[in-house]
Amino acid sequence: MYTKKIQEDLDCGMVLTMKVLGGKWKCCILDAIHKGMNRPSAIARYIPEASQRVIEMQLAELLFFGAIEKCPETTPVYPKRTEYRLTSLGESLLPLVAYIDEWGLKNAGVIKARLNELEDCAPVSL
Amino acid sequence: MYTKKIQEDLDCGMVLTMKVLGGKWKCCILDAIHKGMNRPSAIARYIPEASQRVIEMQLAELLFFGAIEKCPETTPVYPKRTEYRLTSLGESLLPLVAYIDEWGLKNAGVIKARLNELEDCAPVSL
DNA sequence: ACAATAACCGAAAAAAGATTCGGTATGTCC
DNA sequence: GGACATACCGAATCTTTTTTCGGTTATTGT
Repeated sequence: MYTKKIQEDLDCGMVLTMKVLGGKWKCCILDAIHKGMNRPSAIARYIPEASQRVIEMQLAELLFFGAIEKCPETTPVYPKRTEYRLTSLGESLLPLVAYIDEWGLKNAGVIKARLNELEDCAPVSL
Repeated sequence: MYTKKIQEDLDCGMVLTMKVLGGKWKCCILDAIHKGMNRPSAIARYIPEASQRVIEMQLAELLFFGAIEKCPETTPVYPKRTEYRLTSLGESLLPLVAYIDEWGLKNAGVIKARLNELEDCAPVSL
């Protein structure tokens, strides 16, 4: 197993939430499952920027924390395999995920403007 | 400047939000400032687990994205120096930060239980 | 002048996280 | 059987983030 070298404060709610939701694609994966992409291959197609491996790993973590569960598939189509579904814990994360998405979209203008500054101007310490 | 090697989807709200809020201590820093810890040294004392350097760097990033601003200090006490304050953009993040904290605290039991499993049992791939 | 505190910054190193690649196993369709 | 899709996993490698450490500059109290 992999044990962290640096200890964290497990009494801080933010640290705990990030244990479950932290990771490059976890929000997107939860969003994908919520939108009906229940199988790993479907999720991978839905998020093509993410490597397949990281999707597998983050699914495993979400499963581990109980945000999703593995189900015998309901739609027995070709090639029938794994299906993931949100648990109640996972569903309780949806408003948070939605909020994170909304905030980003609402403020996309400002954020992108700043990011563009980084692109064209001289080296800045950031 | 540091330029990312791996490109990201800047049309995804979650990616954008995480540009501003991503980072080990950004939520805590916003929370600290909101609670009245306006100066770097005060924030550092408030979050002793974080290294001073990372607080400086993440303050610089929050400043860069316009979530906080540097102000001439209002309370001219010893040793008078920098003061940070939330901008309206920063304040608009507070509900999100609060929600992240709340979710973690509400589900602390389950999350910690899972984390403990990792501690005492045999190697698990996570 | 001197010790102490504050605010920063650069750079190396460590740690954490993600990607790439190659592999196994299973099942379906032709 | 052969081609193809799915679901995984291990390990090396690479990227990104954080830590550590050693500095600079400035201000205050003694």
